[in-house]
Amino acid sequence: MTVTLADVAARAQVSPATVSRVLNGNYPVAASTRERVLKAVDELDYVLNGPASALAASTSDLVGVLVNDIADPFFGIMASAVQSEIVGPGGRAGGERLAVVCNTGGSPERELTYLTLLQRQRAAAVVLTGGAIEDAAHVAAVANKLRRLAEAGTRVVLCGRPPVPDADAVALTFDNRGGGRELTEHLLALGHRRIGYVAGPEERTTTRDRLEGHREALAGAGVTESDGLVAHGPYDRAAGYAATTELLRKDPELTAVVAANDTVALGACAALREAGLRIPEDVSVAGFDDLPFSVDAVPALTTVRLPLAEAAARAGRIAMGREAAPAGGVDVVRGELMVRGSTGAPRR
Amino acid sequence: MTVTLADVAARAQVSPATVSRVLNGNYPVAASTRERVLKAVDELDYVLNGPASALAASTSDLVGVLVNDIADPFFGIMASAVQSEIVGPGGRAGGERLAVVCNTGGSPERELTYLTLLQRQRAAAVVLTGGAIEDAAHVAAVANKLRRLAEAGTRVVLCGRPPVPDADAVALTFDNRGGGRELTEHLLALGHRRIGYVAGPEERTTTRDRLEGHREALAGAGVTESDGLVAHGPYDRAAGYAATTELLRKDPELTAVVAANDTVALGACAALREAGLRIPEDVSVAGFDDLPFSVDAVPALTTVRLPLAEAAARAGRIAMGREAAPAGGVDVVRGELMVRGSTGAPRR
DNA sequence: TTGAAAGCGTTACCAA
DNA sequence: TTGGTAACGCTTTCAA
Repeated sequence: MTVTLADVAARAQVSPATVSRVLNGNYPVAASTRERVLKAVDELDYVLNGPASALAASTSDLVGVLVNDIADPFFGIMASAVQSEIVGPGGRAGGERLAVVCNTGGSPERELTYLTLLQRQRAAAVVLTGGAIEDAAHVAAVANKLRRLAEAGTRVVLCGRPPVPDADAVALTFDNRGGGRELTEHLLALGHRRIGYVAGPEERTTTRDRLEGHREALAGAGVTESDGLVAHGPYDRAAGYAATTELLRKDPELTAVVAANDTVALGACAALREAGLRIPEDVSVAGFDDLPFSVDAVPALTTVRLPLAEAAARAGRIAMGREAAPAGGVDVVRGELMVRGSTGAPRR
Repeated sequence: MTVTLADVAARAQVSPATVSRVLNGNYPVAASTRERVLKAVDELDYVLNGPASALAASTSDLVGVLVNDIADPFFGIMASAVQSEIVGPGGRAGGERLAVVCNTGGSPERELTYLTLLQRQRAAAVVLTGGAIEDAAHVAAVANKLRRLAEAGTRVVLCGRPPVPDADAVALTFDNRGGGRELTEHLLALGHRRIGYVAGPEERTTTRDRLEGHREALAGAGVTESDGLVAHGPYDRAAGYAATTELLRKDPELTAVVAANDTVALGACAALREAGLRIPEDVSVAGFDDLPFSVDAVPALTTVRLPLAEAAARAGRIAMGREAAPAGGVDVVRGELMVRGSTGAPRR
């Protein structure tokens, strides 16, 4: 029925072992033999059996990429960058690895389920992206899973996610706190005092870190007018809309809104517009992250640009063993404040 | 070292066969035995070996999802919807299937490579999304691959992609031509005559179909002022920007721009703004697709809303065998014209 | 309802 | 440089 390696061997008049060696290119094979084998492969239209190969070699061509929300371009960019790094030369059998993008939806259970699934597949590497849940039990469970994965030979890389203690994982983390501080400091320098903050979901590291930066900036400037002007919600557009509406109710006089990420910022803008406020004439909006479309949505946006793609690409290279892990297993990636033309001082 | 099914069997004092049956839940096993086995699984922290399992059963838990650009939310939405349908009850061993999201980047070679990789993995199903390349050789190659996949027991579903002849694949296709026609008819009805068209990449089915609809509408209304006002480019923001700049050069008087998808529309808007034109006061913009953020980016946008998520979810269910295939193997999914408040007649 | 055992298609070790 | 051949860990007939 289906063509097997033995069929190829027979046709090429060599042993199965030789065919395997040709296909994997990891042992010396005479040029003439190789030719013959490849010809047979071609003629029979042979495709290697991945599971059999993975079983025998006890490792697979799969690389898992965990994302919180695949419909959010933030994670799309990261997944894309990781993927572009894991293909190409250096893999087994054809040099191709398959990225398995797993959508956790921000759910701790699904996160663990996917890690188990990847463990089951004997994945070559796993890249976890984005902020982590701060629940102690879950953190311990994840650490445990990652440890087992690493024990089984799976490389583990965290990208934009805090290090996991004792888990033999490499981490590239974003300087969320520093970015949050810069963003608010910028607004304060422009003269804003009533600044609403649309935070992400609670119990999320990114949420907490960015918010801490914001509060740090306010405290540093001795500004108290913005106290309490914080609303939490998921990292999606609807939440940004709802939170901003709530903030406007709390303080109709606010002159600026900081959004914990760009997707949320879009919802915030919609809410402001609907309230009859203009951006940035009436209210300035500042955001976080690196979505290519945010500049179209809000030409006046001030953002902290996170080098998502670059970081994710590095994560991919590290996962593939092509780049050295950072010293101490952790590297902090800094963002860059991007001030667009029209963001200015409060005008009302 | 690693725990195997035999270890579990030993601990539960049953045969490996029984453990397998418990885990797969596809054979009758006495309740007490099952208990004992599950207890052993738990105690040993056993995780099934996917490759071994796939080898023995000659099928895997993997479902491939091919997308043109994972950083484009269009595909993010589809991937997310497919994924949400393939997990849950009905799978093997724990009822979980793993989605493998493959980013082809619109490249025909990568598309074939990924199909081969999925074939190698003995994927349970493959879902191809988005427009297809119209090169005859490539179409034939894909058809051939899909045939082989189907022969090997892989379910093949096309979503938003034209049917492939003789390939034993089920197709859900969007009515791109009808949508394109409606969009332009709407603008014509408002009085627009000089309408620029920002098309997608050439040799792409979606590009051609949508453009055909546009031309049909123009021809139907006997409008010739827009002839030649078409610019091609990739489905990304930069291309939309470049194409619109070019169209403005060709006809500085145009009063409306139709963009072949939303991502492109964002670039078009940026170009218009930069040219000092207001939307929709000076130029109306119409788009295609269903990106949740487009409404924030361009509150005045008129679009044909494609039911992406719904269609993709259906594709997922069909791939899982939970929903019947459409009659004849093909179903046409219609879009819906969404006219936002402020899109109006030409004002210049 | 359970067990024994024959594969499943590769890989990798040991010889030649 | 090549061949022979045990694993690899599970599924699934066939018997009991």
